[in-house]
Amino acid sequence: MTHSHSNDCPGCAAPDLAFAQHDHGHCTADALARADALMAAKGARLTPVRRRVLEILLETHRAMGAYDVLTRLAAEGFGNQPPVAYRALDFLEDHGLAHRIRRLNAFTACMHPGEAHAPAFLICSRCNMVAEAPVAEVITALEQAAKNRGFQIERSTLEAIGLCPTCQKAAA
Amino acid sequence: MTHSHSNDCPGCAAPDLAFAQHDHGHCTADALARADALMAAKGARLTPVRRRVLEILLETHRAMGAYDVLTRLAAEGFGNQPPVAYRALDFLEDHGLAHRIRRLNAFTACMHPGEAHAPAFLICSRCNMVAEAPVAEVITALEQAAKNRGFQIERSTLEAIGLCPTCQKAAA
DNA sequence: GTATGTATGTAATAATATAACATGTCAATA
DNA sequence: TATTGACATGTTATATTATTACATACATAC
Repeated sequence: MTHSHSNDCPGCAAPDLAFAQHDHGHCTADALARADALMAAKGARLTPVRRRVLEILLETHRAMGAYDVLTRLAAEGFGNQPPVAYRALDFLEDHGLAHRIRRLNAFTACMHPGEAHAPAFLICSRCNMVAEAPVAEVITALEQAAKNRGFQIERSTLEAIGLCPTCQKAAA
Repeated sequence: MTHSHSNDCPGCAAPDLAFAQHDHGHCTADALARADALMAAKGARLTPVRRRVLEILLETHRAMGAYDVLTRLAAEGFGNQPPVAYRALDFLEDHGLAHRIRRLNAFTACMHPGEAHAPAFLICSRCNMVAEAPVAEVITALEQAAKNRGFQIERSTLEAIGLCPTCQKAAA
């Protein structure tokens, strides 16, 4: 899927690079528009709760726990029991609009929904920013390594902890 | 670290290949012996609880939850509160004798303690077996990809879900 | 407008993990 | 050998994350 706006938006030029300075409002609006289009195309329903959860995740490039999301939802008049959040988050994950970060027991909006992608997540241990890096070749290599021992991968999770560029400077 | 017994033990020839048939008693005894040696060399104390937890993990190539381990410990007269299990598991992980499998919220014994290694975990979705595959090149590639965007990786987690050789046959 | 599938709300509880503090063990050494 | 200090274990309590089960509401197709 391609989108039509100008190419000088850092968020869209490098949507996987949460660390870069970018027009986040644009980055958010764009992701939402693409989500709407994708769901319409699939015939899946991006209902109010689901859409709102996606918006909440899109507010930041940090990962959010299900209960943080739930608190926000409850404050806005949606249900206030855990399944309300988990169901919406699961839906978003199933449809490629969000990712679960296992290391953090948390969730983050997908930065390029609709594109086939095999992301790794780069998690800054200092500022908690999460960036989604496209690492198709890395995953292919992993699949090959598995295949060599007869194991067939269905889905893989790559998550790395470290320091983002900004925090590296701050640490020095 | 190298060890001296004969080379015809599949478990030792391919310690990362939990799926292969092997003399598991040997595989276990060997891992324990290496753990003892390593801890002695480091001056770290492989106390009774810790050693017992390692033995328990070594009984199987599946991952075990902290509470499963705890149940076993309690039955053997150790403390029966969660910290007893978590502390031992954390110790083993810190010293490279066990790994945490985030996808499963569970733990598994390290199959080649003492060797510098950057493993990926291959988790069979059907039989729950967990194999530790050495994928140094894959991790190097991941680190390089991160570095290209200015991110410096400290530790990375690679976990893959799929079907082990046996379960592929069973499914066919 | 009724039936059917899907989505949401709610209550209850399960599963995983940690904080805080008390007690015990062990080895070095005054 | 008595003392100390560091580390390890035990225990209580609680926090955090996630699911099961069931009731209600909503949307769509017929």
